[in-house]
Parts: sequence; structure tokens; C-alpha cells
Amino acid sequence: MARKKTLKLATFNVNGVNTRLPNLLEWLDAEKPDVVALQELKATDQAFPAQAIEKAGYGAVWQGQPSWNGVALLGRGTVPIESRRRLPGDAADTQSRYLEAAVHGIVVAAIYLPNGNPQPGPKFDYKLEWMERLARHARTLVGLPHPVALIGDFNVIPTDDDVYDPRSWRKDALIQPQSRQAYARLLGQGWTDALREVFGEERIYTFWDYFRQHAERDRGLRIDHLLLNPVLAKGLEGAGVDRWVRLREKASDHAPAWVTVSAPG
DNA sequence: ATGGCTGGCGACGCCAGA
Repeated sequence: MARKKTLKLATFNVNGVNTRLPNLLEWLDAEKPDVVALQELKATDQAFPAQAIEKAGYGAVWQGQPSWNGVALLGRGTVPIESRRRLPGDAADTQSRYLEAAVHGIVVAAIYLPNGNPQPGPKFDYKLEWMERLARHARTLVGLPHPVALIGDFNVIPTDDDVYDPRSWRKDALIQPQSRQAYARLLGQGWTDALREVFGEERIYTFWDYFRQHAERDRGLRIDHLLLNPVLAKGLEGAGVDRWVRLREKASDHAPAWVTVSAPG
């Protein structure tokens, strides 16, 4: 009888892939995720540390940009097969925020959704337009007969249960009704928000800002999400957040969030 | 109600993040 194999999919906003390379490599070695989406590379394509990541046992595809943004997909022991490197719907949008590839038999989209601050304003408009474009594209993926995951930094606090104190974030783009409604509409297509599914009523955060020792005091936000289409959600086994990474010296302000799923096929 | 911290850039302060 064949033993059921489990895959671990993770998303991690590294906040500078080169500045944070030691943290990233320590985490990869400790947790050994099979599929990783990275956001906020803050590096050009040329500066992406492909050799160090390959030495750690991971193949990679990436889309960099000077100073800001930047996304990558890593596969443990395999090179992801890229299927798309732009979110359709706006040829003038040059920000590196989307990358899609087949990894270990799963179609995985790495998402770095715009922050949208300050709101109101053009940056918030861009965020909402980006979410509309994401929803349009996601609609073409959710019903596919093979497993699909949208994972990344969505920059949306879905509900008041996803923030240590909603009042201190009430003017922020991440918590606005328009942002929440757009996220809810996306889920309504049939995606499973895996962390919430697994944790139920329990509080779980993925981001803690650098102020007032918020990480140590666990005053965080849940803004990094792993959305699974129905085919993949059927195999959902577990989920978690590697908070220990956030408590390291010189840490990113996000921690890696992950799911375990039964391997397709 | 506000400011507090951090990284990238490129030359000490500014922008952007969330």
C-alpha cells in the first residue's frame, strides 16, 4: 500500500532577500518547506541570491525590481515551471507583485498585494484595482481540475479577529471595508483560507510591526494568507506560522506561514 | 491623536512599508 505523501507550502515576506539571507537559509534548513513563495525581495533580478538558495537545495524562479516589491517561488529539489509573471489586466503595471508556476504538481501563485496606504488616495485606488484584477484571474483558476494555491502577503486584515487591536488600525488601508469586501469576494469564488480553516476561533498572526516590542508581546496582524482551491483544500492536513523566525535578530516583520497538504496524484 | 522602527538608496535625509 502506498504511503500518503505530504507537501508543505509556505509563504514568507522576507523584507529584503539579501539583507535577510541568513534568516531565510536558517528557516529553510529547519523547516524544509517543499514550496515557498517569497515577497518583498527588494532586489533586482541580477541580485537575487540564486546560488545560495540552490545550495540550500531549492530551485527558484523570481521576478525582481530595484528597491521595492519582488516575488519568487522556490521548489525543494525541483525548479518551478513558470506559467505567468504578471497579473493580467493592466499592461502599464510594472510592479513585481505576481508570479505563478507549477511546483510539485501544484499551480502556485506568489502574491504581493499592494499595501494601499495612505488611504484614501491613488495608492489605495491601485490596491483595490489590483484586487479586482486578482479576482478576475483567480476565477479562471479556482475551478480547475488540479490543485491550485494563491499564497502570499495579501495586505488585508480579513476580520477584527485578525488584529490585536482594530482601533489602532482603523485608518489603515489593510482594514478598510473596501479591502475586506474585496478579500471576502475572492474567498466567495470557492477558495479556502487555510489558516482560518485550521485555527478556527483561535488567534493567529503573521505580521508584527517593529514598534513597541509588538513581536515579543504577540501584538500582530494576520495578513499573509494561503488560499486553496477545492481540489487542493480536500487534502488540507494542517497549517501554522513559524513565529520563531520573527523573534530572531534582524528579522523580517513577517513570519513564514504554511500549510501541509496531501500530495496530488 | 501621534509616533514609534526598519531597509534601500546614496550620501544624511527621504521614501515606503503596514
